[in-house]
Amino acid sequence: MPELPEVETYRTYLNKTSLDQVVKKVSIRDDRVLEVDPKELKEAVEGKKFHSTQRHGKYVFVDLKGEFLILHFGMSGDLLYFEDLEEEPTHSRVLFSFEKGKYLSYISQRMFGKIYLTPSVEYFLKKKNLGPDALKMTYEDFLEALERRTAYAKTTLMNQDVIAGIGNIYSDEILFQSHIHPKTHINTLTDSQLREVFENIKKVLHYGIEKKGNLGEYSQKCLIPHRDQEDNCPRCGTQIQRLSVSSRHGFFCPNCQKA
DNA sequence: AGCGATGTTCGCCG
DNA sequence: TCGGCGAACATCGC
Repeated sequence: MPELPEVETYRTYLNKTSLDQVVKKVSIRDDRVLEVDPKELKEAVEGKKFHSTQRHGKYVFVDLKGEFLILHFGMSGDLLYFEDLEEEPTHSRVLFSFEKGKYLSYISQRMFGKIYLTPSVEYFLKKKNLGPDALKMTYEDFLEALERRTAYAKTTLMNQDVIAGIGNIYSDEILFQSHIHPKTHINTLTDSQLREVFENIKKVLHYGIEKKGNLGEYSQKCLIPHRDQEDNCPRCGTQIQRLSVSSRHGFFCPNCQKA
């Protein structure tokens, strides 16, 4: 279930469970999730350790000293650390077996997730043409990223080339908190609106990380628990509306978020 | 039983 | 050439 807060939660989980242990074996259960040759992946990881991790947008980079293993989770990815092979989850696609006898599964139900290998993080970010990380960017980075952009605000926030890390659900929340209609063109926002969007990106994502991406635990004051046409705006009680933006749907309050 | 899903990519269009 | 849009991708649960 991964946008930036979920991916950051997975990264923390990997850090807590899997660092500094020798990977004895990499078992590829389904090579469709690989964007790297299976043999190359095994050679790169077997006998090595996960030394540290970093995240950019929705990608996790695992430092193998010399190269980086990259985990991306698509729409249905997850990680599970476990002790007994019988506990291996249903949609485990790649299994890392540690020397200690424990395991880490890379799970991908719908196969939209991908595993890569790269010599350098910078090289990979450039190749993917990713914008600045939503949490690490400064206000100047943000303004620079928006230059020459004219698409809808929601589309722009979700565009990983512009800013990396925001997806469908969090873009709705950010625009709700900023009182901006999802179909407002990004280049028509005032300076104070831009400032507000920037602040809300940080607030909403930090809050998401605090909740470990657990959408069920979000405050009722957020739009997220009300992303439903049958529901009402937590601020003004107006019925929430659904709309389609760049072939995916979003929710907004027609009263609080005027066009 | 069909639709839709928290993502990315690619081809088409202006 | 660049930016934007929307379909396509693979699978499963509601």
